Amino acid sequence: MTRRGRQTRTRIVEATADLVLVKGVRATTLDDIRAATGASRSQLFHYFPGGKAELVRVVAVRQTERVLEAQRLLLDRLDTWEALHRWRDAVVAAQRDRQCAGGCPLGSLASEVAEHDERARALMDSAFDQWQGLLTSGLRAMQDRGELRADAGVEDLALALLASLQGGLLLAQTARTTKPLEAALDAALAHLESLALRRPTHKA
Amino acid sequence: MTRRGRQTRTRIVEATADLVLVKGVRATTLDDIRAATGASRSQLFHYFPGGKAELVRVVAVRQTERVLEAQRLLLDRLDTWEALHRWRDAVVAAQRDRQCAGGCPLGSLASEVAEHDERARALMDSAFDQWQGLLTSGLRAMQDRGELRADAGVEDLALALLASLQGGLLLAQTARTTKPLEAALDAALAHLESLALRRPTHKA
DNA sequence: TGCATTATGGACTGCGTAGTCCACTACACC
DNA sequence: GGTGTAGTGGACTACGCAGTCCATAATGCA
Repeated sequence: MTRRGRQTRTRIVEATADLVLVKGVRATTLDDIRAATGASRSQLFHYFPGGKAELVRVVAVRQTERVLEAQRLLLDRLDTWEALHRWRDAVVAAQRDRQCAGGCPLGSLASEVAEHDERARALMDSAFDQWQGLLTSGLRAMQDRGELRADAGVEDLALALLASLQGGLLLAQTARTTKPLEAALDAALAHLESLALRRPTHKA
Repeated sequence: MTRRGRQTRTRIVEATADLVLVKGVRATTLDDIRAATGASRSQLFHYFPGGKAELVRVVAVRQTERVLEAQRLLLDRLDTWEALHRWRDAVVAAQRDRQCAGGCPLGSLASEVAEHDERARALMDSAFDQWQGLLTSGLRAMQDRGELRADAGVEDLALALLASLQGGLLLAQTARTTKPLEAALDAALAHLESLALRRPTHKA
């Protein structure tokens, strides 16, 4: 594959990721992608011989990279209670900016794909697994520094935190308010803080 | 509408609800419904002049009734810690029985419909609202009996619990394991118990 | 420069699916 | 028992969309 080919392929993947983010997998047609990229029909099948299904799987991987990258920025040095609360605020603000449309980029994708494409489902499973890992290592860092009880199961806590986020986003998407998201994250963080060794200092 | 008409209409709604539960909205075609009910094409449009979209909305209402009814049975007398844990176990068991396929009947529906049909979105919003109300009144009963701190915001707690459930189910559906669901619910219940006045007696 | 390989354009096909139409049947009510 | 309204059957239409094909253009390489 030549330089130009790689560029075209990349352009297709990025544009499709954007479209899927906004419209969902089902509602994103090959014609939409054509319109957004200027690519022709045959190019789509040239670069993704498996057709739309293959393209969707590549987009799933790309979308995972995007989200984890953004999370990494937010979660970098996630080893303080302040950082956790900043993360909470950032997630809520991001959802508000989108007018609560679309839910979680990965969650919506997973939900749309899980029962329909086994390979894509596995990719989303891996995506959540990596996300959980990101959260886990942050909590473990806090544990190592003595801010979290040593007997706290950080992996399960990270999983629960991720679930609260996903559920909160789904309810927020449905209600078109960030309120459920805030309630979910606040409860999850409160639970974490109840496992703190020293009481968090930044709160009342 | 005569007795026979009502029967046919009911048959269509019930069968479609079953199909949507298993296959999702998108994958359920009018031909599927025809096959499942023996109804003819024109009957579908006779009873639901708005076509598939209208039928889906009626099914959303029906599905909400079904879930809330089942929840009511599980949550009846949800005023003890034991009842909460029985509820947790029942939800996990139900998901395991389904091989973790399909997520939450209401959550999946909401996710599939929220960005595509405003009226259906509003129905699902109302569904979650009712569900939250069910959980809230249980928690409030516990509060009234002095088992939960009086300053606990039961409505937010109920919302957070619902979010944990939804997120846990989504992750379980994606991972094909009940583990995320268990982690999510256990963390949510642990948080509630940290707000108990007297320590729950049924646990260690 | 010439040949092979890769990239691109766009017409064409086929299919699944929602929705329409009209003829026919059964039932309720007078 | 006749008449009208509700119920039923199924062929037919329209259309959006995935996927195929082949011709042409650009690019890399010797």
